[in-house]
Amino acid sequence: MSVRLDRIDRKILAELQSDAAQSLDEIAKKVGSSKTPVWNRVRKMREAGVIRQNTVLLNAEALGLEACFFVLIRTSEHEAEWQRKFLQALRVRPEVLEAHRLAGDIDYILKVQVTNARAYDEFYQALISEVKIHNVTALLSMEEIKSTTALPVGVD
Amino acid sequence: MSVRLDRIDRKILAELQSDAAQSLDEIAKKVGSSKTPVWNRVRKMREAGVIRQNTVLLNAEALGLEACFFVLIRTSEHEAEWQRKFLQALRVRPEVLEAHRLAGDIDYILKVQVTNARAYDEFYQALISEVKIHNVTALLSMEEIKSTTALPVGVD
DNA sequence: CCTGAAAAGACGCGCCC
DNA sequence: GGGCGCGTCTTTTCAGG
Repeated sequence: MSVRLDRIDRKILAELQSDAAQSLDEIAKKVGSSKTPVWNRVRKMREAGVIRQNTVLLNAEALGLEACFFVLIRTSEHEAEWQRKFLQALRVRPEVLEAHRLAGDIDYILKVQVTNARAYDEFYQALISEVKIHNVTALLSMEEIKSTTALPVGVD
Repeated sequence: MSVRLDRIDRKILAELQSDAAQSLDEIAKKVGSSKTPVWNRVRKMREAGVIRQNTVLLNAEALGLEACFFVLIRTSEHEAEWQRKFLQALRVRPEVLEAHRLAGDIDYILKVQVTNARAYDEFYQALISEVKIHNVTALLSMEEIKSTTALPVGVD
């Protein structure tokens, strides 16, 4: 599963991350190659799971999702059954964009995107009614300084 | 800039978010329409900025990016010049995937994706040498429970 | 606003170097 | 490994209902 990626592979990934709609010919020209080799590399990287998904990034405000919260969660429960229920609750809710289990005294962090503070409160009430949570801190984003899905591929 | 999106628009967005590589015909069939109208809707939503970007999601581990940190930052500086430098430093660094200015006693949160803890420490040292920061807490992700770029479009 | 067809173009693949 | 070229499918445009 671990693939060796050379400089050209990484350039291709950088191009795809910045605009996945451009044609193979355009990418080929930019990375200094031509269509066939680029196509073969892309196919291999898809098969190897390096490229996971083609998607589209939407404007949250245009969809009325004006509030973004980071939620820090501490729990006293650490049993398997509790965790299963908790994870399931997160996965099911589309407003939860990210959820990570953490090392340290905070157990989980969530990123939650909703229409407004009221919608967040509804989410919060629903969550704590489903699973027991010891302590919750919500951090409200005032300004998105930076937001990218582009991972550093190690080429400039 | 505020666009009205009907049920079909939202279904199209949901489809594009889940797989932007599928053809117009496929999307048309799934949303119960046909090629041309779907294409016109997509074009309008692109022009209106609802659809911001076509991109590709990569596997961070395949790129050797095995460590993800959330960084909570408190600062005592609140002058324009300090902020300008700070924001610039974040924007320039590709390992910073997200940066938000917050309401409350924590001023900023970052999401930082790096190869390992040492790489995080290098990032951290570089950052605090560039701008004065009062207090930093790094939360290390042990497990990505959920990670999606798909915003809830309000259709199931 | 949708249908249908037709032009322009990109993809995917085999074959050659 | 890279380059060429062709058949096929998709995207894009545009007529007309």
